[in-house]
Amino acid sequence: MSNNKALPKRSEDYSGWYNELVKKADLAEHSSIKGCMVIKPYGFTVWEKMRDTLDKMFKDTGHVNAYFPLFIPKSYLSKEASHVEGFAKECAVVTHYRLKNAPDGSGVIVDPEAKLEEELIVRPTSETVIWNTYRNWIQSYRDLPLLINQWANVVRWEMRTRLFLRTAEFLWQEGHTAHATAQEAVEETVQMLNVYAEFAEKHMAMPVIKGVKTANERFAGAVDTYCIEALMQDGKALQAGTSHFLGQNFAKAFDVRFTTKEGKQDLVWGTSWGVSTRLMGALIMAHSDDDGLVLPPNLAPIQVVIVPIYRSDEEMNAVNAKAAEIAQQLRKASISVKHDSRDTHKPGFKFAEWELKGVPLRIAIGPKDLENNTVEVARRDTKTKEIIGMNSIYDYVPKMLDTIHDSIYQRAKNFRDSMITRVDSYEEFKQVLDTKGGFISAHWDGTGETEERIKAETKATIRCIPLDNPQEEGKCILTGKPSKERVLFARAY
RNA sequence: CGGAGUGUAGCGCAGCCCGGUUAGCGCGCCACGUUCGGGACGUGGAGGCCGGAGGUUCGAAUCCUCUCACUCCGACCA
Repeated sequence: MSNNKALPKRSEDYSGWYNELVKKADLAEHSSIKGCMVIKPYGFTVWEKMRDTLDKMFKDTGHVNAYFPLFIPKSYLSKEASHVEGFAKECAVVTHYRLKNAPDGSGVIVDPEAKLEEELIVRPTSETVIWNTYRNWIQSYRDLPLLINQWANVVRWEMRTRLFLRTAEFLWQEGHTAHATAQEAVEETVQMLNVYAEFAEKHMAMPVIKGVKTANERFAGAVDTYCIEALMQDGKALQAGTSHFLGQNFAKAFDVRFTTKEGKQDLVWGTSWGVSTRLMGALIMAHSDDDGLVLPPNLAPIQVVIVPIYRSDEEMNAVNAKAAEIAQQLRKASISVKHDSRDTHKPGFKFAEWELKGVPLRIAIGPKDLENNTVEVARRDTKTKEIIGMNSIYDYVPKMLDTIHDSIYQRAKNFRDSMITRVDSYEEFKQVLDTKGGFISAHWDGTGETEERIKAETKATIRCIPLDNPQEEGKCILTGKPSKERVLFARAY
């Protein structure tokens, strides 16, 4: 850990606060490789919890896991025209398969003899390699639907990266499903969007808006892109997950056909959906404060930390014995507990460290508590403390963890709701964007040109057209042309 | 790819303009003692090819040339 004890203040240097927090809370750090991060054990544990929870949700909705190759032949990528166009600018390309000693002894060089016949792309996403495989797996309507997910790493050679939010290599899951009908594929797309939204709200305690992307913001190769959009504390939006209805685009590109019940040949309908380690960034920014991380109980590697307080060895032994007993009892209730019995750090140091790392609940036990049969319980989210009877811990802790979840969710939701502003003129739009930020609900004439112009002039993009959007007559804030509904604009990560 | 920075101890930095004993400081680390209910203190100690290569010079962390890397701000994007 670095020496500066305090983080930058969010109000003074939001992005400095974020970067320092990620590093100081031991979540991740920059590696020596440009744009790539090392996810440290504490951060990886959070990701594992996300992964395990999502994995179960996928399986509960009928999906199975599989694994497809890291390398994609260049020719595959170019089969779907808009897909390759979308990803071409950020591909890592493998051109050779061997190194050799440099003739001048200066080290190793790429062996020019070992040039690949066809270059391999390090996958930026796996639609192409997967649909190429699906061609062989699907012959009949009886083979459908095919509901497959993979957990993988992907590479997108971004010009500019940020820990968790945008790294050159990232971890994610990508679901790829194949269906006999368009309707079924759309239902799958929406179902998975709902899975993501449920995960965000129930596990990350992060409210999200479900919506559809405009044509400009659509995934390369999709017919429709659905998304969940979250709002960060600095008023910028973050796309937290996407679910795509691919139509028959990839089936067409890879010639994936099936025989229908009626004996006719038809192209398969597809979906794909994904969330990535970017969710870690969302999680960090959704709840944390100037003292450090605030983790939702469902994803916290440590839900309860017990800090013993003592002076003499006798006190230490007595207090630690009690702490160990409490830890054991709580673990029986499936609560993840850390009994911080390190004799090398003082309580105050431990308090600060576990706050920085976002542990939702802290129990402190000292000689006074042993005497009074009490413990001190402190909430990370509100920084409030109370003294409770030793015997009520086992009721108290699980309930309080639920309370903390609800409380941070509600706080985030209140903030998010307060940051949705309705505007009816372009002037007002620009003013809100610069002074307040957040989502702006405004009328738009539905054209890509208008969207582009607004983006060029204000850096705001249409985050989504909310799913349950009320229909309402109005005029486009830029062109004044008629509009049937409001859409959500924001500056985004 | 444009702009701005930074590479000196594990981390954060000073020193560089104006070349000159043994390269400093804070944190961290190690030892011992006192401490321990909100980031303890004292004493002692360990730790450096000053990003790399070349040059100028009696002498380079410092000046010159070249290079490599990373960070931040833009354009691009999950």
